Amino acid sequence: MAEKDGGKTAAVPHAGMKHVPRQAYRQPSRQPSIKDIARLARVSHPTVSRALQNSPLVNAETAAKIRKIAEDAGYRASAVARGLVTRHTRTIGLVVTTVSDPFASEVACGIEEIANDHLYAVILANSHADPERERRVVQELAERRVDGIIVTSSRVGALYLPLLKELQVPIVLVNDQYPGEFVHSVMIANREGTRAATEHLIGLGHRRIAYLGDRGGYQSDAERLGGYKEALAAASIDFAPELAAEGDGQPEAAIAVMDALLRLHHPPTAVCCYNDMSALGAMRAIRARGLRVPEDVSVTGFDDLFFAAYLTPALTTVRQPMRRMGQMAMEKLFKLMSGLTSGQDSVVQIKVEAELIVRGSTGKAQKREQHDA
Amino acid sequence: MAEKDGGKTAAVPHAGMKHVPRQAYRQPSRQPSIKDIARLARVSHPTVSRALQNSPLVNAETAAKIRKIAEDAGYRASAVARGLVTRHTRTIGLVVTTVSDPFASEVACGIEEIANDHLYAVILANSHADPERERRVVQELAERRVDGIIVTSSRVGALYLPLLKELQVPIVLVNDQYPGEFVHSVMIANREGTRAATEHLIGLGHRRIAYLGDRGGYQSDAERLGGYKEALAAASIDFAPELAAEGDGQPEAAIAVMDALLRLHHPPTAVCCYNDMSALGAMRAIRARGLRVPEDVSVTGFDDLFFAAYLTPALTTVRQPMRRMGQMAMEKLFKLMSGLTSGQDSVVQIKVEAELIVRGSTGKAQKREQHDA
DNA sequence: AGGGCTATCGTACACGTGTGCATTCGGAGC
DNA sequence: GCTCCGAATGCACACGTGTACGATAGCCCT
Repeated sequence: MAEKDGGKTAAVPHAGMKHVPRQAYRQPSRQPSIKDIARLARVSHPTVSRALQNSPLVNAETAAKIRKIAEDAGYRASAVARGLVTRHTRTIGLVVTTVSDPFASEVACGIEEIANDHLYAVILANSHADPERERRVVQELAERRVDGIIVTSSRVGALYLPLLKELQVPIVLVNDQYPGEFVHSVMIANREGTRAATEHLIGLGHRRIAYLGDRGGYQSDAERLGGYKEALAAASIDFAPELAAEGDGQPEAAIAVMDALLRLHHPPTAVCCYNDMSALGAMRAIRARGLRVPEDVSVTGFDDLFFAAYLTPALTTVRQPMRRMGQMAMEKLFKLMSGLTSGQDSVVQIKVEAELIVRGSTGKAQKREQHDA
Repeated sequence: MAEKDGGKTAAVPHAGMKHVPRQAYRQPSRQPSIKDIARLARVSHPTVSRALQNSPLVNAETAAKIRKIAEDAGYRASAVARGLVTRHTRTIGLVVTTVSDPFASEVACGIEEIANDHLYAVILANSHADPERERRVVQELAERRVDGIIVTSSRVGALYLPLLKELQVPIVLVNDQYPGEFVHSVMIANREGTRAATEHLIGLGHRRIAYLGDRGGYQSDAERLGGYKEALAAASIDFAPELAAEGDGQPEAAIAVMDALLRLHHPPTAVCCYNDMSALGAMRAIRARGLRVPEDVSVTGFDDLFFAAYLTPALTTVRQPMRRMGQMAMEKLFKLMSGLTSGQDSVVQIKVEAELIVRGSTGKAQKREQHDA
């Protein structure tokens, strides 16, 4: 019924119906389009479009009728078609080294939360810390016409300077600001964080304090090492190069590195780790040599991942509000996407405060070690 | 130059150029389209389209020339426009409770890996274990015309039966198969897993063994509890209802629940936890009461999250190959998307073997406890 | 009565790409 | 020389939605 009458009264765009029985038997149950709804409602498709957008240009009753029909037909607007004409997809790209990294997944969670509130979708892309792959996934995101991109913990921050111009897409970096550049970023106060951790250790009487870093070449590692050195200098403790070792940010590598540190003629009584994952390995290596945490060696981490509070002893660490940082990055990206794209008016780099959380993995230095230094 | 000549020789679709100075000054540096390349190469845009697809229909030299020009112009095909005409977006939706959950992020990692290999993008959506929100994000994914959907650890598996028909999109569930239905899924052998863990505890002489579950209402919890009971029955140990407690799969709740178990007149000497996160809390509660793991109470987990091996003592647990399960789910989804959508020919439910990993958190039952039972 | 305004709706595009079909051209075969 | 065929290319659509503009009808005002 609706079909027959509709065909008569509604608009018939392909007026020159020559011979083709087009759509006579279309593929089984295609998703209904705006035109299908228009036919059912005996109006033109622009009217349907407007009705579904709650435009004041359509009669209220007509709009209600159309919405009812669309509802019944199970109509779902195609974001693809809409994106084509509106030139924005309500989609952002998120590039992480790997989501299985707890830090990245927490940040991702914060990002997704805010994005979802604004009906934006998040496309997830892992770079696996491979610059080549990172470049590829960003190109891929560009093809998909994402409205913005967030990158966390990239080693190739410099990559984004040219890309920013080429892609014409706002980009926000998390924990990877490229020094002195105008790329927007959200980052933790690395220097202040490890400085606080190191000062805490010094306050407990430690003098031989090691730094267990990440050889990945991240800027955050350089900054955290810097904070460590600052604290030493402030306490007039000489920086001992043999106490600055490098892992890869994962527990396994940290075990080997920590073990080597403990084998030194003059081993450290405390270790300040680049992150919690490294601290995990460090604690294990300490115990493997029959030593105790914190009685023999104190340990600090960085991040305050969820498990830090549940270790025995619980880990003293520098907290990063990871989820909040994700939210902030997303909020910043929204501002950039809202048109004030120049960014000259808004803060380019947001520095988030780091908070030292003292738990059980740090304790007073043994007396013999104290007068030893 | 190119502009003038191009305008003359190339196709001019808007032949009826009346008065509008359309595109005279278009918005600053729009992304070049296939038509822009066509103008530059003095060919029609279909030829450009074919050339970029390496179609044999275009002359090799012409194709090479076109590709060169496209390259130089920084041309990037619009996946949006392509998706509109080809009716598939090379995009899949991934619904998780939250990515910050280590289990989910590992699975996501496996999924992304395989998807990326096939140049598919993954849209991430968190349901936060809220059925209403879950329903909403799935609708959202449908609007975006994803080619497939993967859902992990949903409590509302039943939701997907009608949705499957309504959305016309293949769906794969991970660890949430709905019993007796034809929804495709990848799941771990829950029953066999906890059964092995419980048998291990029994083998160590334990008789008072608690089960610390998840009241979330997941099917996996029911199955794991079932495995636990099976093992007890096989050893002729009566199931004690007061030893079956329920947390929420997170450490914090597990602390309270474990504490209550230890306060029982007849406390357990071992606890079989629903997952590693619960085990984390359980171990903490045990220590908080001045007891030791495993000397006083043995603990087992489920999942084998990355930190399990780094706890002290290291956690005995049932390993789930999480990343592999993500890969399998994605591979299955690819099969479904390849057209053999009926699924009658392929295995509907894939059951992955669980492996017991024995570490330090489980030990022999104390003698007094042994003859106590 | 006529003009103008408003509310409402339809027409004609546009977005960027893919593809069936027609067209052109050159060469081969008779 | 004509036909036939294949290679190469252009034309005309289609995908589903949004929007500027024009058209119509009803109303008010002079």
